[in-house]
This record gives sequence, C-alpha cells and structure tokens, in this order.
Amino acid sequence: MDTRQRILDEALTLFSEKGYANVFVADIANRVGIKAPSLYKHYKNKQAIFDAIIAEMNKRFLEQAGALQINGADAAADADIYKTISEEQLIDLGRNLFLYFLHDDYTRRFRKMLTIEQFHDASLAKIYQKQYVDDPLSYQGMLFGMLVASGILQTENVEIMTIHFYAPIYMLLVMCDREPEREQEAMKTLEDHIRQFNSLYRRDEKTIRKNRNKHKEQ
Amino acid sequence: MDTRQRILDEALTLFSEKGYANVFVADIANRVGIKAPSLYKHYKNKQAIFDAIIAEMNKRFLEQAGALQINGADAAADADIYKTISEEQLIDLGRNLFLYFLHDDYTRRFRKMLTIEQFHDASLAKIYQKQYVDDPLSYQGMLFGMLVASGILQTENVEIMTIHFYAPIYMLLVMCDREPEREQEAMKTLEDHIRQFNSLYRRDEKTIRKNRNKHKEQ
DNA sequence: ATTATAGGCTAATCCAAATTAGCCGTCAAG
DNA sequence: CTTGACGGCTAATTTGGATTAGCCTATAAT
Repeated sequence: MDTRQRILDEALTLFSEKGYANVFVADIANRVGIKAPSLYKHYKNKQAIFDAIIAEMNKRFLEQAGALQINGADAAADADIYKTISEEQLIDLGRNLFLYFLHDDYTRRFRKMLTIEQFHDASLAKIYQKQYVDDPLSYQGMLFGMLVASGILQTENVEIMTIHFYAPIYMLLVMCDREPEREQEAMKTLEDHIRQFNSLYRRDEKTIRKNRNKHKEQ
Repeated sequence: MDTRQRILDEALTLFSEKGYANVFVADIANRVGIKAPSLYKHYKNKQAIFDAIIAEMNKRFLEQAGALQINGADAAADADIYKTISEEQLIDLGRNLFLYFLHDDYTRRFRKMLTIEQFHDASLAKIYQKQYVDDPLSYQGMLFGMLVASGILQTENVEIMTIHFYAPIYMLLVMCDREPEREQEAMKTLEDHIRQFNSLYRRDEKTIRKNRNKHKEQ
C-alpha cells in the first residue's frame, strides 16, 4: 500500500476512534511513519484527507451497489436459492450480515466515523442512513419479498417484516460498536431473535391448509 | 434559570450539534449572553462544563430510575391497567415512548451528544447503552412479562418479544435524530410496526381455544 | 550525465482558542 | 456606610496544532 493510501487508512482508524476534531495531523503522520509536514506532499490539508476517505467510500459503495444490482437482475436465480430456506439458513443469513458489518474492518471503522460525524453535515447523515439502514432494508426486503412470493414466509406487510428482521440486528450492531465485550451476548440474542422471527413469520403447513380452506369458501 | 445553569443548557445544545471538540468556549458564552472569560467564574474550564452536564444527567437519571422503581413496586396495579390492553393502546405505548425520546428536549440533546462522544470514553458508551437500550428493554420487558402472564400476549421468549417491539422504535428514533425531516414517515412506520407486532404476538381466541384443547388432551 | 519530480525532513510561522490577570460595579450582610 | 463576594468586562498571555518555507536525496526519464 502506498503512502497516499496508508494515510487514508490510518486517518480512518483514528477518526473512527476519536472523531475528526480530536485527531492531530501529527498523529496520522506518526502512524504512517513520517513527519506531519510530509503529509502535505500528499494532501492539501487535513480536511482533504477526510474528503478523500468519503470519496473512497463512495467509490467502494458504488462498486458494491453494482454487485447488488447484478444479484437483483438475477432475482429469479436468487429466489430459487432461498425457495426452501430453512431456519438454520435464515440464521446464517442474519449472522453473516451481522458479522460482516461488525468485523469487516473498513465497514466498521467507516461506520464508527460516520456515527461521530453524522451531525456535522446533512450529507454525512444521509450516507450513514443509506448505508446502514435504508440499503440493508431495501436489500433484505427484496429477498423477503421473494420468500413471501414463493410461499415460505407469510405477512401482510413485507416492509414491516423486514424491519422486524433487521432492526434487532442493527441495534445489536451499534451495541457492539460501543461495547465490543458484549459480542458473545449479542450473537446469542441474534440467534434467538431469528428463531423467533422464523416461527412468527414462517408459513407452516397448518396455515397453508387453513388458507386453502379459505379459498374454497370464497 | 441562573447563569451557571444556562451555561450547562447552552453547552449541551452546542455539544449535541457539533460535539465537544468543535464547540468554542466563546460560543457557549455568546449564547448565554456573556463573554468567554466570565465563564471561568462559574466553571474551572471547558472540561468541567462537560463533566457537569454528565453529572446533572446522572442526577436526573437516578430520579427517573427511582420513579420507575415505584412503578415496579406497584407492578400489580400496572398489570391491571394493561390487562385488557387493546391494539390502539399498544400503539399509544410505543408512540409515547418514541415521541418522548424524540421530542423531550433534554433527552434528545443528551442522546445526540452521547452519540458523538460515546467512543471517547467507555463510561460514556455505557451511559448511552444503559439509557437508550438496556433500560428501555428492561422496562418494556417487565411490562410485556405482565401481559404474557395475564394472557394478553403469547411468546416463548419475552426478552426477544421485547426486542421485537423496541428495536424498530430505536432504529426509527436514531433515524429521526439524523434526518428529522423523516419524522412523518417514521410515525407511519412505527404504527404499522406495532399493528403487525400486535397481530403476531396477541393471543387470539382461536389460539386460546387451541390451548384449552391441548390441556384436555394431556 | 543531467535534470526534474516525488517525497522526506527540520525549522519556522501563524493562528485560533483556551485560559489568566486584573479591573470594576452591584448588592447584601455586618 | 463599608466591605467583601459575586459576576461581569477588556486586555493580555499561552499554547497546541495546522500549515508553510526551504532544503535534501533518490530515482526515473531524457
């Protein structure tokens, strides 16, 4: 990794721990192994480092969105994958989402930084909201929409069902950001949550039979 | 309100919008209507202002906890109140919780400040977690425990049920902190959420009958 | 070989913001 | 009526930290 990139990396680490205003240019330089003035060979000033981090995130984010689009286009195939999704697979789905967000180094640091900086600037708030709330809901919502369509799950309102799935994951995630020592507890809760979610929303045989009867009556 | 108190008040407002490090002592003084050096007649330094805010919050918080204890002690009476809770009353419960957290000026500013400062210091993280996650869950959990005991709601796991109730409220709350213009949307979602929660967990007549049969069979 | 560029360093410089010094008016207690 | 504490002000002072100036070396291109 070249110096220019290492600066971004170390700056992100520091910003995510202390917030922009509490990080000194000299701190960043130190971690990179150079002196503060040398930073200015790479970035115009401190703000430019922050902006570059946001820009890089936007880039990664677009790539990721592109990847998701492909999955979206391939919805039929995805639907097949999940057509027979078991409780254990559902747990895996949630656990993977959770652990990816929690442990992916870049995602985690970026989220913590945005948590601190979100009120400085409406645009940062929007990025946070999109990346850690709206987009996961929209992606999961698409998935659950398919599961409902194929009769695995049942609900009158897929969006609310998706919130019921994701909101606990989100709450546990931000809990672990602030109290990492509670990760074990969070994993346990996460699993219990998804089991209960599954038993609440899964279309069981009885219900299917009941619905058939309803059809006959009409 | 005396000057000493007004300083805390204005400081909290500013800290909640910009974070401690981005607020200048002169900003606080300005809003109070005095000059920066005069602040030092009331507080030793900037940090002491922050500490006093935390101390005051702890005081208010203990009072509140005391009040809750009283309710807890009076659990039998509370149980009566909720024994016949309707869907509309459940929605009110959630809406009130949500709107209190969102609109109570002190709570809102304090929460935003802690959001920004939580990673500076583990003790701040703990306060946040306790006040906006653990305590609401524990209080709601107690309530739902009673509702289950009195046969209004049914579940195998009250804690998870409580998370299913509260996590969406929490997620909508922090959404409104960062994008206040989405409050209307959040209120709508909140209501839909609770209706669906109600229909998922309410022990309906059919189920009661089913359970009676189960008893007979045994 | 020469030169230009990239990227590092040390030693200023600059500046904003916290804090201190020291003065003054007011008012309540003696 | 006078004195001392309270709380305000202006004018320094201090300081920490961002940024600039100017120099040096290595390396890559001509």
